[in-house]
Amino acid sequence: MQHKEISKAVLKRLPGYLSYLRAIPEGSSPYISATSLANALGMGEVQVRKDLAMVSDGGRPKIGYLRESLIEDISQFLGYDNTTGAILVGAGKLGQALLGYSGFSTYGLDILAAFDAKPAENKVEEGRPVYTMDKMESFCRTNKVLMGIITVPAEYAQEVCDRMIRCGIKAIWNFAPTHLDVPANILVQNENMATSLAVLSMHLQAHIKDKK
Amino acid sequence: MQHKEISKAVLKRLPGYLSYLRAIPEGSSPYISATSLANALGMGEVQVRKDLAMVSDGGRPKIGYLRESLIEDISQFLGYDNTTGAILVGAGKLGQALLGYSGFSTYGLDILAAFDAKPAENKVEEGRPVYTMDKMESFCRTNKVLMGIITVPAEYAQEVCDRMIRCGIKAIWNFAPTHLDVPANILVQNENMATSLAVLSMHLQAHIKDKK
DNA sequence: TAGATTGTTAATCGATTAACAATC
DNA sequence: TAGATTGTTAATCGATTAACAATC
Repeated sequence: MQHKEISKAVLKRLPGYLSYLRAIPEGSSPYISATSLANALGMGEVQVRKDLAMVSDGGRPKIGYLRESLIEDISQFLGYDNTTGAILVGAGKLGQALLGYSGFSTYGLDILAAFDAKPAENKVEEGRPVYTMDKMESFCRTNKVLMGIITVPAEYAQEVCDRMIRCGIKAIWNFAPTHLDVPANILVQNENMATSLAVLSMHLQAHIKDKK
Repeated sequence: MQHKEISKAVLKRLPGYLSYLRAIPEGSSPYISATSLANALGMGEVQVRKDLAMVSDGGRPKIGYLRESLIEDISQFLGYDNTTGAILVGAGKLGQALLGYSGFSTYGLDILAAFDAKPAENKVEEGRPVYTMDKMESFCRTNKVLMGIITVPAEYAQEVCDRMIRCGIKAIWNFAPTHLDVPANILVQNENMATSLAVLSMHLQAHIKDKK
């Protein structure tokens, strides 16, 4: 399947389709229509169809899309097929939670090791080694690591980020609630809890106001 | 300050301004211009100015905005001033990480208690009590809880969600990687790790392709 | 054939950016 | 006054939705 240039908006919806498709039980029909997908996820059906058109080579009128191929197409498109090795810096509570989450393999992510300013000797968290920071560069070079996950407090995040970039990392998943300055070729994806909270908080304010 | 109707796009950028403004050291100038804010955060200055116009009652030409009032205006607009009590369901690793994160108070969020299918007797995690699920409804009613945080595995998320709604919860912060079906007046905010991973993964694929 | 569904082309909508006037 | 900055109005851009033709 030849890929078109894809917009970020579409890209962000694809994982939703994928997880829904994966959750459909084995015994069901091997086909699924954009209409039913749209209804299940509370979206417009035209949008779903357009999105799917970006990654699959089409469904069959009156029948729909072959579920299996759709899963394969989206997975492949998102690069979930070839596993990305990542390192994580900051082995606190959140870091450990991420290290321990087994679901990332489904998304082609493998956290190879963690680094921390002060790890206990020979520490292992959730089956992954935790090294001191000075081991980071050699580890990244040896394993050709391209992705870094930042779970340190905000005040250390930029420092860790700069260091990751010096180690050859090209994509950074930032859980620290702060803006990171990076060169143009590096991608920072903020897992921005503050943003989510803003949306939630706003909804509740509106709700409370309505009651008055 | 009289609020206009605000778009979600603007709303999501406000926390970024706020955290940057909060991080500016005490001794600095009490004024900040939209231009400098924009440069610091890598955004367009017109956009920053328009965003700020939504929440503040204006800056002074040639001088900029009074930092203190800007912080106050954004905080108030986002409802960070009056604390929201929330409950958390699923006291696993991720749940514990959230319970232990002290930064939420800055965002006006207070996680009052956690609930879990099988908590240890009289368990307390990170200073918050962890109760069995059957205590949930009475707790929510007594404390008039409007926000729920879901950190259970995907397969239980919908069930927990339905239960929260029966308890009077109006806004749900969902960390489970699954779509939740809710009535129209309930807001679900997905903390969607899969979405972030898709964006990161895509960037790396492009990067690898470039090198070939 | 009729109807459900796909996929495309055109219209609408919303958000961002550009141009410019106002102000200190 | 000149220049930096704000704030507004208009133009552009991109994404969503609507209308419709194609297909099995």
